[in-house]
Amino acid sequence: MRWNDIDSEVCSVARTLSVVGDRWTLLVLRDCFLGTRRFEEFQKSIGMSRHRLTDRLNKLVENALLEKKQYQTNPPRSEYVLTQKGLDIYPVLVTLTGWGNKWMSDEDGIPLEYHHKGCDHKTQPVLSCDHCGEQLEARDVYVVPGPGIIEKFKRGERPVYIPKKLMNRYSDKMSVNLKGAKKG
Amino acid sequence: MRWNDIDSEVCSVARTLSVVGDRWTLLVLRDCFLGTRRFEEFQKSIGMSRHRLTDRLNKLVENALLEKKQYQTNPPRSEYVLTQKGLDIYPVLVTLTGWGNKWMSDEDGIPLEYHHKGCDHKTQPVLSCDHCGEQLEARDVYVVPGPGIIEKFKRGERPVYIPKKLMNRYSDKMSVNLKGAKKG
DNA sequence: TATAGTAGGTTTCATTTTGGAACTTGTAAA
DNA sequence: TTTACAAGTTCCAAAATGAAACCTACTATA
Repeated sequence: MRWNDIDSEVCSVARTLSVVGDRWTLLVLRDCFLGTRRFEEFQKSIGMSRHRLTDRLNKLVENALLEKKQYQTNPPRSEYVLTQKGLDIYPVLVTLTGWGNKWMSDEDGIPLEYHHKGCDHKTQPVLSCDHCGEQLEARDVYVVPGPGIIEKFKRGERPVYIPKKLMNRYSDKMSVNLKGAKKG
Repeated sequence: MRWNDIDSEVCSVARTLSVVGDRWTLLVLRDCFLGTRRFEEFQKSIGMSRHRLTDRLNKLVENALLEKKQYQTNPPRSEYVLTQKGLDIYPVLVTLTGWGNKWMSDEDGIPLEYHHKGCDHKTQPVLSCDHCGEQLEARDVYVVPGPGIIEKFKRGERPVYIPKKLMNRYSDKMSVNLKGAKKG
């Protein structure tokens, strides 16, 4: 498969990666959350080639995670600022940071600490259930087919990455005959 | 900068990306969390070239996110299973999924739904403060230098990606003179 | 007036990485 | 005897990348 085809996968991970799953893109976004807005700042901070940086910034603008705003006309100069769509990537960066803090820190300790404005306390952001508020780990959660998959199965499309085990377990609920033709 | 040098950045995002920030690696891990363990399964599910898959699985084993376990000796056949280090990547996949669900879904709806075993409810995992439990968004949090940066500043090392604004704000607390020589 | 610096790129080109397809090895099943 | 399966490896053309140089339009300095 070509990387460019990945956004048509029926998978929210794959689709997200089609936008941010690139070597440098997430570092650009990291910088955005630290307040960086200008080309030269990104370039010095990240150390990536200007060539690639141009390309990545353009793609982030195309994909509407950043907005390009002219702050001066002659010569024209622009800044890149996060949109809501871009701001919503924050949890991804936070969880990447959390893993890095735990598994990749050196003897000095963690590079940056988070502080929660609300309770005015140092915080380590964790995943929790939006229904009961309890903290979540991998083992606390299971996955069930959602409409994005069920509807496609009803039309006879079979997203290939979904393990058969998983689909078999839910074929009743879905009123879908997994063997071949569609039911009802 | 070369991608291979990125793990020596003083940044938990960069260091994490040095392990999982690759086009295909996170899709391999996605499959792991859905129960996939064998080479052929990964390859069919992801559709990446066998060549790359071999390489990515090896790197995940080298980096100890996966363990390679022989399940048969003749001919030798192995499975790849998540270690604790690998299991800890789960929040990253969950947040990637969350963003994709919100911003990249098609008309059918979201592909997969999460279910919380604890409260037996459909859940959308959210980030929350591990101190007060409140939900967190980008604006609710700010960042302060941690020991991993402070100690390096004291030794005269200056991680380049940290905006000067940020360091200036904390130079007092850190007893570090940002202009040149070290204090105290 | 000449020179250097700043900001935001673009161009060029050699090197690296990738995707695809074919091939390998050992075994079991039809 | 042929086919299939599983887990790779090999080869090669095509695509992506990194580094360095260049461009344009100002502004500041000597």
